[in-house]
Amino acid sequence: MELHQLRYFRAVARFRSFTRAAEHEHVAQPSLSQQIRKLEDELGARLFNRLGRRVTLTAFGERLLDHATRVLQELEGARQEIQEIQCLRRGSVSLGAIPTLAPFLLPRILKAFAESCPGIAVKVQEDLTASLLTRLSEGEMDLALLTVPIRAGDFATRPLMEDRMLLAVPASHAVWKRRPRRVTFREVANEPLLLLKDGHCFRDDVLKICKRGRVNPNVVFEGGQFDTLISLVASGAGITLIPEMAREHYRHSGVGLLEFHPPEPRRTIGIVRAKGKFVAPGAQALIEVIVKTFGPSRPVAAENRRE
Amino acid sequence: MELHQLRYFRAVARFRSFTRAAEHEHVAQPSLSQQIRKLEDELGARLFNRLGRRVTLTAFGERLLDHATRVLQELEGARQEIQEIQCLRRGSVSLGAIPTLAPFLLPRILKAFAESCPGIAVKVQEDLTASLLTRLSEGEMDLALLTVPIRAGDFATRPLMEDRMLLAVPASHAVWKRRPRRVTFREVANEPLLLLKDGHCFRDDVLKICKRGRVNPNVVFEGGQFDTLISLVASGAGITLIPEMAREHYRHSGVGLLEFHPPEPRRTIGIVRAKGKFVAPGAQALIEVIVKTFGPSRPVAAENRRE
DNA sequence: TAAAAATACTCCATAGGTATTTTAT
DNA sequence: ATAAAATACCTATGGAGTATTTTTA
Repeated sequence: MELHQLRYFRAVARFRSFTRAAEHEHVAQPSLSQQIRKLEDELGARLFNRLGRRVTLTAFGERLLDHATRVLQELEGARQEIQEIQCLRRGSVSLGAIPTLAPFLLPRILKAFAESCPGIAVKVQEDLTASLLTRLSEGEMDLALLTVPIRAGDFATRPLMEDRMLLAVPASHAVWKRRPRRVTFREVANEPLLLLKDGHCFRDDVLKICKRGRVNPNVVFEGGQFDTLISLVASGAGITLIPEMAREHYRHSGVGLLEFHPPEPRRTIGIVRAKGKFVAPGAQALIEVIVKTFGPSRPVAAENRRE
Repeated sequence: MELHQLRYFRAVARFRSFTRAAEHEHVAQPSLSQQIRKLEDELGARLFNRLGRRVTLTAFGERLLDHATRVLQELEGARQEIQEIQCLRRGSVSLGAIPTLAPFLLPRILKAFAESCPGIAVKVQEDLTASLLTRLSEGEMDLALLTVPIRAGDFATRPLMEDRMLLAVPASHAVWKRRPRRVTFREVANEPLLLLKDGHCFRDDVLKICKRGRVNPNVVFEGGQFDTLISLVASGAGITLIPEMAREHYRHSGVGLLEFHPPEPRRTIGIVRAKGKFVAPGAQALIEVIVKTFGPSRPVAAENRRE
């Protein structure tokens, strides 16, 4: 029982004629006859009554027609859905993002993507870099927004934007009251520092700066999210660093946010995917939307100011 | 998209391994890999993430798996039903019968067949010989119970039993009161005769007897069913002939039923089917049940007496 | 290095084609 | 006489096989 046999069978049943069925199926009539015969032989029963000029279904044929119709319809449904996925009318993409950028970038990305590809569902997973990389290479995830470059593994990276670090201090802090609000890293290097927990790459970035400046940081708190750090800073517990993309987010949180002079190293945000793997159409579309939204030509800082 | 490709695809999805899938499908691993690749090429997307030792479905693959599963299940359902039909556990037969035997034979046939093949539905159609023969040759009907032989057309006939004619007279009639109840055809040949309408072969049989006896029948009524004729006979309107198989049926109807001496020609009842056409398993089974019930070795008269 | 998938190639079964015959109206 | 299906025969596509290489855990 092969698909073409079922197609031919359905056509003969529809047209009640081998000749017309053959035309419809774009095969020669003897080829079609042969396949019907073969099907009948395999099933061990006649499917059609050959009445010279007329052809009718046997009772047996009618039973098979039921099933054949459903098989072919289901197949048609599959083709349809595939078509829709290819045309970006349907589908799904899974996108990962690290916690230190997710709250600041995802809303705009999801909004823009929902507008350009309303039929494609985005499954977002917020997690630490290591976990996201594992999922990428295991094919469980299509794309991830991470701090690049990635040290190990086979990943394709598309840099998106530079993201400077801002100093967050209590509103009562001296550097916040002074004019102009200029501060160097060394100036605050020994103050009580609030840090993200181990595993956050942003934490590593901060520690790297300390190391480069030969500073032994005075870590008084380790937390899982900026919200906590900012609250503690506001209450005067110490200082912390946050990404510039979070500036708007914490503008009215009661802490002072300052750029360093000279500017400290930035992190680079990029779209990461498993190298060598097929990029699904939906994932490709999402990449394009993200690049268009945060592309290198329009740095995020500028974006944020405009809003 | 071919069925074997869908089968292979499903197997790989199940086992998460090309090698084990190939074993399960009884093909060489490269052949299976090739077919998966071909399917992916046709669909324009990867179905699996090849992670060296591990294989996982892509989102795309998961969408296809849904459809593939249903296609294959539907196909399995078709195979199952076909199997059941071949094994006489399911199916249908259509059986035709002329009105002059249907009421007397069908009840026992249907009862016996329902016992031996409870899963097979019998569709009975009562009609005149000509109409039944048309349906047989057009494949709309599998079998018919008719008076044989059939004059024209390509039909296979299986004689079942001889069926004599009985004379039906009013209970007040002289031949019914006399002892012994012996009557010759000539003796009643000129009495008012009640006949079935044109088209009933039983009518033709009766007229044939008249012709052979060089009798010009005195037809005073033509009706569509024996019931009417018998009622009229009972009321003294005339005489009629009925088949012996109807004797029990009309035993208590108030008419006298006599055999002729010497016996007049009998009709022969047979199972008729379109010659050259495939005999469905259900039809074959029905033939066997009918033959066993009314076979030549056990004439119907004897059967009736036993009941 | 061992296990799994991909690649390279060979072969043959068969779907499909053309030409023709048979059959039924 | 004609239209339709069956039959006969041929061709070539592609499914399946074996041998081998590549890859990764």
